[in-house]
Amino acid sequence: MINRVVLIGRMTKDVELRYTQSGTAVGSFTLAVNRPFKSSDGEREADFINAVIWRKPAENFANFTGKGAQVAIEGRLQTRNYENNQGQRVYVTEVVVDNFSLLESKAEADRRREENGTSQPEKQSSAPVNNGGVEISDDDLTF
Amino acid sequence: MINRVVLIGRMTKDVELRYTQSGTAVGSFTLAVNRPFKSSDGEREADFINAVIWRKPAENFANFTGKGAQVAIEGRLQTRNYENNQGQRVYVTEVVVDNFSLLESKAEADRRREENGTSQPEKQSSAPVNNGGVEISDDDLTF
Amino acid sequence: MINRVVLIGRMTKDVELRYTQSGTAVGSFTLAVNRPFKSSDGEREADFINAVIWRKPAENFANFTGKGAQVAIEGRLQTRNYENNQGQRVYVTEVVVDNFSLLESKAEADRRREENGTSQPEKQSSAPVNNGGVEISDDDLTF
Amino acid sequence: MINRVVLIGRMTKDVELRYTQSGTAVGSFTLAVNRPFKSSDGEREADFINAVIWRKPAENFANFTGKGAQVAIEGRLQTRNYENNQGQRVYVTEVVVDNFSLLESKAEADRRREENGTSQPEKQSSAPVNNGGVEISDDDLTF
DNA sequence: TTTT
DNA sequence: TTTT
Repeated sequence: MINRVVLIGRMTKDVELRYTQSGTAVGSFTLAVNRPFKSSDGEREADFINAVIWRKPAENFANFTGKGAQVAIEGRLQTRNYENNQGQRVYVTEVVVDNFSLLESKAEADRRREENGTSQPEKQSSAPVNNGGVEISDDDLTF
Repeated sequence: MINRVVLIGRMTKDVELRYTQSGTAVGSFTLAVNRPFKSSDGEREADFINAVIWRKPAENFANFTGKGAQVAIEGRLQTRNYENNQGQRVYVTEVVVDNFSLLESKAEADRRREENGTSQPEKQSSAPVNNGGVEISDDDLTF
Repeated sequence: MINRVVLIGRMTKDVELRYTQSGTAVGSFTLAVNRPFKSSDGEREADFINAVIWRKPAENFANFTGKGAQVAIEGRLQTRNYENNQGQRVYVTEVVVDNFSLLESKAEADRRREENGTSQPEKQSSAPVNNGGVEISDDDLTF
Repeated sequence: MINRVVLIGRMTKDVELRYTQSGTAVGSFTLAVNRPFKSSDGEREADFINAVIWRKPAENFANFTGKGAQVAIEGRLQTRNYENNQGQRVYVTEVVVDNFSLLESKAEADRRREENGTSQPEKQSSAPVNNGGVEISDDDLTF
């Protein structure tokens, strides 16, 4: 079956890089993809697409991109679900990345933000990613 | 920004066709997209991608496809969120379809299922689509 | 860099399956992709896209599809050029396939054509593919 | 039928902007798309994809991009053929662009090249595009 | 729960 | 809360 996604957008944060018990790297991030059209009112004007990337490419990606940087990603759409704290089933649709292209380095993005005096240098967040409280198992190694 | 999705899969149900107050047609459906690889254990082997289609194409699509039929769709990824009954924010990622290709007609799919004696003829469900209890407004007319 | 193509079309012929000196399988074929719009006059209404597929998938593809069958292919665009008999440079753009989906088996396509009484059963062509008279070398193994 | 291409690459030249008899703008250009892998020897490491863009977007595209600039394009593959001066049929495969994203402005690309002292400022070429000596007619208005 |  |  054909299942293909191509996106260009900006990283909403640095990549959250984690490791499965068996040591496999997995990165999670969200891409803000601006819509081509202006919304009449105070409508949202970007889509926020979640993505994951596995293994060595995850580490490269995490090292060379970061918050605000423009990137292109390619992959397939994946759905999964888990039970949250309130015992409710949460459905997730995300891109499993199998190719990416850095259109701006982490350094460039940082420099650009600095010049614009827009925001303070982002310190690496230590907050855990919300993945539904489930340990990452190698069974999730779907790519 | 580039935002493109191409999928081939099977309709999990008939299209849910509805109309905004101003009379614009909008169809919702879910595509089961089989994964290329076998899962080790009892893992899921398909992704279930939600999609919407607007206006005249929505009516054509609803008329000529249906549960079990194989289709190809093309579009862009869109995210939105709403508050559910328990006051919790629900995040949705779906494909806004701008092109489709019927790889099997509704009739063919029905005939195939009949021959396989697999399931009883599907009566059109009258159950409302769960869209978070929100009326569809023309502001949602994003394509 | 991102370089991605997704096509659905029909095989104009059976796959031409060949082998490099070192025994690597390579299949060539052309897909007729119908255009969505009707042309005013006697204009062409399909695009004829050349494609190649390598190794084991080439053999599978050759075995399970054939002239007239509907297929979906995914891959990247590649350009190359060679000198023809008249000493002129010929430029070729083709898809290097890395994923495909059979939407109709060879048997189904044959049966459909038989029922339509459209054309005589196709005997496997033994005509060489025109690839500019150049031996296929392993250097062409670009995927 | 599905027919979709997404590419990121660099403009090999400025856009060649021309007009049909009836005044429709059409731009032609070639994108150099770098391959992800290194070739063993002196092999080519980029694909050179031809593309056309029509009407108002053609004029915007021509104005805001230029030689060396990085761009993303989206569209469909089209094939056509014409007879050249020596009476030989020439086959062309190109992308008909229906969406693009400028990843670098013409000014940025120029500045970058200047800083690198790589090449002299490019004067707008007045050389005709080789389209087989055929006048562009509105019948070519396929998008 | 967000990027420029 | 799913298709073949």
